Amino acid sequence: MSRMPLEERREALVAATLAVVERDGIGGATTRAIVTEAGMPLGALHYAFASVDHLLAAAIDAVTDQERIVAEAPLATGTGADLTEVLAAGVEGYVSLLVERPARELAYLELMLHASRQRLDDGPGAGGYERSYDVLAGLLETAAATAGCVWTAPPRALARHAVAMLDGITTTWLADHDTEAAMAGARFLASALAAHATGRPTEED
Amino acid sequence: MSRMPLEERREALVAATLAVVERDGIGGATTRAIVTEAGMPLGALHYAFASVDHLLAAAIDAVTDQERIVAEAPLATGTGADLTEVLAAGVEGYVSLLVERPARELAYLELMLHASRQRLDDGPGAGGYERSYDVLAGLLETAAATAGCVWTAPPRALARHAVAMLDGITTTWLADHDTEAAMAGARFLASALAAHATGRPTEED
DNA sequence: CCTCAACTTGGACGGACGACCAAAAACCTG
DNA sequence: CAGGTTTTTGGTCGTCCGTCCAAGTTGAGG
Repeated sequence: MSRMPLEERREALVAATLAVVERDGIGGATTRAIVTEAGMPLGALHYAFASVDHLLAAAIDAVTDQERIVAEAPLATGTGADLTEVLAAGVEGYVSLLVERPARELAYLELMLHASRQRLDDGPGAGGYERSYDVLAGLLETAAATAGCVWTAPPRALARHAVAMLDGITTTWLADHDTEAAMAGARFLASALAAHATGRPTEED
Repeated sequence: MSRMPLEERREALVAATLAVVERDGIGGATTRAIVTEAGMPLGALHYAFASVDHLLAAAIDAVTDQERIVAEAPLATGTGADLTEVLAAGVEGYVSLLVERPARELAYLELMLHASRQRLDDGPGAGGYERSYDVLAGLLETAAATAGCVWTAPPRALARHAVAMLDGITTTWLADHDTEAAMAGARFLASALAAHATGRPTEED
């Protein structure tokens, strides 16, 4: 293998690990499978990481650091945009992503649970979903602005609830592949969130 | 080992499997760990099941068949029971269960994801959460009756959303161990559900 | 008591695993 | 080019895995 900075090699191994977990599940994430995926010789893994567990941990960090919930470009700011519809469109966008590439979401959940098990008896553990909460809180603010509404509850708290429901929509869809029901769940979440915002401010004038 | 009917032996192995997964995760569910947990010799497993995968599948079926969401005894039917509070109490009861025995919920999720991965490319697969939906739908009916309300959406659909949110509350709590936030999620779910019922019928007279 | 089928048991086999390491190669400094 | 350090490589070790199987044990029917 060509010479390569250590950090870059680590990132390549992390990327290969994510690909392997997406394809074969966390049980298939073995040293040999990972280095094969990365096109590296066997010894490369233990030169960059102390053990596979360390690599797994780095892969989990990479997932949590990255912005899981990719925002669909906010809907065109139609003049009379309804908050519930704006939110529903966003969540339904996530469901479309899930249906299109379920193995990716499945891999994320497997990694999350793997990390959760190690933390079972320890302290709370380094913030797991924190980044998702931040991203989603930002989206909520944007959505409210688009619809001309104001949140009556802390967006950050609402974001946590939204992340939870998104996770649940994912696990249930993975179990039964019922896309229509998942979309209904998206609308349920949207209206539940909208209940914590003022209606159109114009109604209050 | 004492003589034992085949079916009873299968059930004992399934129970041992669930115990092992709860303690060591799905990765620790090996033939030897399972038979040791069950107090059986090594060969017993392959006499009762064709392979460990078949045993795993049986364990998953056992989980889905059993009523995951144990209903807290419905709140005393106070005269002026508020639907949101009745629901919140129930969901908070589940959160208490989760906090008290997180490894159990973690094991269930691991098994569910394991089954989901095998079904990724197949058809929808045998109903996974169906039983949970049924149980929860029944609880919703009971809660509405207690509070003297009527659902304005199909309880079965609401049950699915509730199961999803419960799953999400579980995964997020497992990630950050934030019990207070999980309780807030419980109340969020309760009020979101209550929004799909008529207020107290007395108000509509 | 004998027979036979059902059941039980633990050893054995081939394979895959994580980890380690000695040698080879590449690179940098003088 | 020579010497020394870092990086790369693939072979090897001990362990554990799932599965198989050939014996051993049990208990009911004749």
